[in-house]
Formats: sequence, structure tokens, C-alpha cells
Amino acid sequence: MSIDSETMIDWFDRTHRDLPWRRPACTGWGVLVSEIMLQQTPVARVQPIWEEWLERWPVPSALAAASQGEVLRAWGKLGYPRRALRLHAAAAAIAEQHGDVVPSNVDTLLALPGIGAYTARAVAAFAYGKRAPVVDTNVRRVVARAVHGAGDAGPASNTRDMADVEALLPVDEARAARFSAALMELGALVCTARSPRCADCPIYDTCAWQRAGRPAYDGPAKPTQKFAGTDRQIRGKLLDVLRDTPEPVWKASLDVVWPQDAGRRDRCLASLLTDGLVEQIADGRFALPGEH
DNA sequence: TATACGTGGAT
DNA sequence: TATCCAAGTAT
Repeated sequence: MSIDSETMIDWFDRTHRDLPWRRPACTGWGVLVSEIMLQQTPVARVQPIWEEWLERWPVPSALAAASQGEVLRAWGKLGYPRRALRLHAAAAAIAEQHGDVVPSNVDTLLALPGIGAYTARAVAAFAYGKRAPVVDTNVRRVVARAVHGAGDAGPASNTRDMADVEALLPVDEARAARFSAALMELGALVCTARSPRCADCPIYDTCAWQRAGRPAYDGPAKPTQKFAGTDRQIRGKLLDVLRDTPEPVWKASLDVVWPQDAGRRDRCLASLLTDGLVEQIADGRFALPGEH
């Protein structure tokens, strides 16, 4: 079973959300910032931060001129703050090597920090109307169901997943980009992971999963990601202290966030230093990088 | 290919 | 309350 692109595009044109990074006036930079922020982070949390960023840093060189600490503060609690550092580095590269204009070529985009297979193609497609297979978690789920008749996508396989989507893509560039947006929108709003709204689905009639009687997912179990008590949680707490204070802090102020296990806490702090998310200044205090 | 990497809302 | 899950990337 396939997916009819015209049906999808018609549905998208009728029902899509009016997100700011989808407006015609939005620049490639606006699209890139949105794509990085949206990695593993819901639209509702991204939108207000995206607005602030585009207002404050309307072009890559503007972001590049800010310090890493400023950028991390502005990132707030979006999560995975290494994304903010990579976007900052990408902005510097774009400013210096690409005339302050986000590249439209997939391979050029892939060479930038924080931009992988998904983001490079999303920017090429959504900012520049290029024809490229844009494969995110939504698209993988929609294809798994509508095309393969499975309850959900199995483990990601970049080559296979992109080939799957490539086979569905309209030949026309602009329509291919629109179709990709439609596929993602369907996965985000209708063909959702938990309770799919099949009654509202534009491709209900041709969906292989429907025809097969909506079998449950039978692939390998997905690793459940824990958070409470992990290094990720401890790192988050440490960083939260530094985001909240304009001045550098002594180690004692960091120690209080995880008194249970000093060894592990110190290793987390060390890993933050290694990642460049935290800096130790000359007098021994700790701070966000680049501000002191 | 498997794993680490933040955060918070929904169920 | 516990678990799931959200437009992934780097290693």
C-alpha cells in the first residue's frame, strides 16, 4: 500500500496549524532554529522561546555574537541544552562561511554542528522547497502504519526509512516539500503514537494498518528511558542553579542539588565541564561558559 | 546499532 | 504515581 500525495497535500492545505516557522515570510534561519528546538521537544514549549530568539537574534551572525552563557539562558528549560551550544556554533559557521544565509544544500547542512539526517532535509524542504525525504518519528510511524500495516515503526534505520519515504515523494519539488510537511502533520495530530484519531484520517480508506485490522505493534520492545535518578536529571539540576544566578557560584551551591551521592554528582559536574556547558573560572567558582 | 542526552504534560 | 512520549544527534 502507498500513500496518495495529493490527498495528503489537500488535507494539509485545509487543516494545518498556523505555526510561525511555516509562514512564507519566515527565513531559513527561522526554520533552522525551529527544527533544532523541536528535536525531542513539543511544539507548545518551543513556540514562545522561538519567538524570543527570532526577535533577539534575527540572523545567524546575531546569535554568533552572543556568549554561550547568554544562549544557554535564553534556551531556558527546553531541555538537551547541548543543542543550544551546537546551534550557536552552527550560527557562527553560517555567518563566517555562508554569508550569514542558512545553506539550502543537504550535504552543506549536514556538515554543520547539531544538524543530522532529519534536520538537514527538513531545512532544505521547508525553508527552500527542495525535494528530500524528511524522516522524523512522525513520518516513520505514518509509513509503518499506512504503508506496511504495522502498529508502529520498529527501530530506526536511516537508509531504509529514507528509501521508504523517497518512494512516496512526488516528483515535483514544491509538492514533495508540501507532502513531507503533511506527513509530519498527520503523525503529529492524527496518526499519533498513543490514541490515533483514525476517524479523522484523510487516508483511512487506503491505510494498510486499517485493512489489516489494526494489529498491535509486534516489533522489538523499545527501550524505556528513565529520568528520575539518572545523570541526566543531576546534570539538569546543576545547570538549573547556574541558569538562575547572574554571578558565578562556589561548588557548595552546586553540591546541595544532589547530596545523595557526591561521587556521582561530581562526575556529572565534570561531564558538564567536558561538554562545555559549564565553566570554572580563575577563582574556582563555576558559571555558564563565556560570561566571565 | 545501542546508548546518553532534559524537561514537563498527558494518561 | 509511574510510564509514555515529544519535528534527533553524536558517538
